Amino acid sequence: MQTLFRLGYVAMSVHVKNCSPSQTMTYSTFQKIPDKDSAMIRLEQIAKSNITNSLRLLKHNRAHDIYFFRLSSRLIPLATHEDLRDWNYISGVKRELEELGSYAKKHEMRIDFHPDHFVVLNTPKKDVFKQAVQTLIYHHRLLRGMKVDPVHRCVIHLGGKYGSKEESLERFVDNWGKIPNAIQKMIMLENDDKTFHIDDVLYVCEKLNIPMVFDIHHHLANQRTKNWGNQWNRIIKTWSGSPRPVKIHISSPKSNKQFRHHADYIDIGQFLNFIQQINGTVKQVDCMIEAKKKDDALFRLTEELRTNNMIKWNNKASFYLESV
DNA sequence: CGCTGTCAAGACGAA
DNA sequence: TTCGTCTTGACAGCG
Repeated sequence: MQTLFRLGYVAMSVHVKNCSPSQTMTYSTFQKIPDKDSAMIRLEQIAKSNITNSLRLLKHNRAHDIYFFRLSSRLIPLATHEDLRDWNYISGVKRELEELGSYAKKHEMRIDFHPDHFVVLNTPKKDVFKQAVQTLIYHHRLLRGMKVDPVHRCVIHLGGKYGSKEESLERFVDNWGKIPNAIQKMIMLENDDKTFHIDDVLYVCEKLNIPMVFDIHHHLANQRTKNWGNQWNRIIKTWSGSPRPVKIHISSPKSNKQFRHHADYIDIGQFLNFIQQINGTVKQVDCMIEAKKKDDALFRLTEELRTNNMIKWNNKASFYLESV
């Protein structure tokens, strides 16, 4: 079996200027605006700009054969703020969302989300859990607004340790039962760099039938000495019931001292070593490049890969790896 | 215009 | 129990 490797990147471009998809308004600024109607209009303007800028980014991606992209989770500022609970934050940006979604569908692009680490489903605090669910519902509404199938489009982590890792793992399982089925179907789980390593995430993913996103950098930060090769077959099995291809996260450590931080670019040696190990195990692997230099890191990686004669290009940003 | 401080969020360890 | 730190990109305000 030949494996198609497809490259993608995160949320924003360093090449396309004046194209932020994450412009925002803080709550303290919002409160300082005396006229609430004009404050709401301003919020909607920012949201429209963020969404149309995301569409511009998809067009930029298409020009470079990039069909895999993580949208910013900050498209609509203050959407999940509890003092704005009554605000129908979707209705004002319906047209923009539909346009974004239809462009992605038309060009068969994989788009997804990865909310900040504040979405913690295994928290023992009721209000934190409630807020996490609200944020997930927000992502679900965005996807429905785009008229994109929400299944397996939102990556989150297992959450905090709270003293006992075992209990916190089980609390995730318990809390999972408390969230709506439609939200469950949207979620994928990723190993983190401090607490929950591959085995923990696999345990939960297999138990609850959730696809697992493997993050090689997190694995090295968390379990530097342990080989992940044995678990890879289990990881790809978690995707067997998914309409989407296997997805992984790739980033390189900034330095030994700041190991957990993302470097500007991707280390080509590490990348090649990684894809060689998984080549031939599955039909397609989508590789999310998580580097400070965003799309420029993707471009540099493809430039470096071009000098390698084992790479057979499918297009400018996807390829096969010839086995030796 | 560019720099510094602040904003959001939740976890977590120190005091 | 409270506070500072971590993390991130962007805003706000200062000189």
